[in-house]
Amino acid sequence: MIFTSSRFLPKVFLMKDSGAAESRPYHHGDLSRALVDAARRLLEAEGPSALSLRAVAREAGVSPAAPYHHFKDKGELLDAVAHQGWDMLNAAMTQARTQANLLHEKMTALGVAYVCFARDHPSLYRVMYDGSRDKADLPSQIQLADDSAYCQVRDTLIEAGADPTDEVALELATTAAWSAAHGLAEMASFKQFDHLKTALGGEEAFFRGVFEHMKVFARVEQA
Amino acid sequence: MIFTSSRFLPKVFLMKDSGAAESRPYHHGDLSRALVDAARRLLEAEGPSALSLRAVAREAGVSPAAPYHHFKDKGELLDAVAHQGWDMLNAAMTQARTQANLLHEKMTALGVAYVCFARDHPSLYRVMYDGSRDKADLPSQIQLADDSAYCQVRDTLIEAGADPTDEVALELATTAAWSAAHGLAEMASFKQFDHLKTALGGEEAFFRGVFEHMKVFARVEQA
DNA sequence: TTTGTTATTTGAACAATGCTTAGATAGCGT
DNA sequence: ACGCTATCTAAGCATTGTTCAAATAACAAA
Repeated sequence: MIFTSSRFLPKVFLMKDSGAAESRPYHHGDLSRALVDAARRLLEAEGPSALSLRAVAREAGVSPAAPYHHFKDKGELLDAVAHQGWDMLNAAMTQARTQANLLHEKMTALGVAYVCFARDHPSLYRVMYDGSRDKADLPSQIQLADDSAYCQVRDTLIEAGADPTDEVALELATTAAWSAAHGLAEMASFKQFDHLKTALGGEEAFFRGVFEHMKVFARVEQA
Repeated sequence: MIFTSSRFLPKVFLMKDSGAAESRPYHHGDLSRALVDAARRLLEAEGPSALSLRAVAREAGVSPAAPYHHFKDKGELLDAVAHQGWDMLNAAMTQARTQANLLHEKMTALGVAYVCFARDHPSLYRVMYDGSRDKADLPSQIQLADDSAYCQVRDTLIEAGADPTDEVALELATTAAWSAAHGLAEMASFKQFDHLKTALGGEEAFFRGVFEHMKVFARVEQA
């Protein structure tokens, strides 16, 4: 086994850039994953507009046609990237829920965590929704998984006193919370709000302030 | 003037498709406008993904290079399209505000009108925000014009009892309303809400229901 | 009417993209 | 050692955004 010729080892074990000696079953070894990683890297470095299939292939060190053996088309690659994003969002929301301890602020804390995630991963957040919107279909992780962000919100609402038996009201409330958070997430990066952020002493204070004013749709007394 | 040869008339007056005899100063005559119209037409017929500069030029009947004498690049054309969109949205909000007469429902009525606009012009709505997001800058029409949708919302809040002197709170509340409406506008088209819409007897009832649950971020009593 | 200047439009070209196809190569079971 | 299949590459196609030189139309001045 000393003078092992390359003839008897997968080429991948001889590649200079391979790094860790993971299981590399085929030519490149887990190219799917490498492509998604490359896409994520490109996304953070250059933004969504630079995310072409060819650029991803280039970043992963393969030919432009290679990805087509792992993803039907560009959309499917982006779906895989988005999938990671939703997982990350679910995790962030779970953490936020356990950390917030004042009940009357738990919903706001969840909302702030959501908006912070979007702020910290703006390109990823965009890919997550672009893929869903084109199909008019949110990923199944959102509604099915027990630890999904959606369930975190719903369960928090129940904790805060919502009637668990009124299915419709509960879904409406969860949708309201989700819409509010998503809306603010998309608005928050506009320059127009810079002065409000400084006036309130920070971005998160601004987020909190906006959430606390969501009651504007409540009924008011007739004049 | 009877046997006027084409030599003495701008070609545009002889074009079969010219239709109304407007002022047609140059070769094509107001190609800027024609291009924006063509883009709007394409947008409604084929959706945002079909909106290429070349397709717009094709639709307008000019060469692929022609638009570049009226718009710096594709983005500037889309900005012009978005501009029309914001004008339409402002108009829709103005109308909604005058039509709603029950004070305690005015904010909800405004929100529903906003979401209905997004539902009725989904591609246009997308172009409106895509252009803004890339520049992190909402169009000036939103904040500066006196009849802007933003001002409609802010003034309605004052009507409903908001303190006009507390500038920060007023802006926070307006932002909250806007974020909620935008968020719902983007969520409303997901299949996942179909059963809620039918359960509530219609799309607009669903919108109203969501807005009325925006109070979920209000403080609750500690357990 | 002629002339010259400028605004507008075209045609051809370039690089980049998503995707397909045919062919090469590597891995693996027999 | 053989063959099958998964994987990858090379080359090509149609389309896109954009630029540039050349053609044309409008218009103002002579």
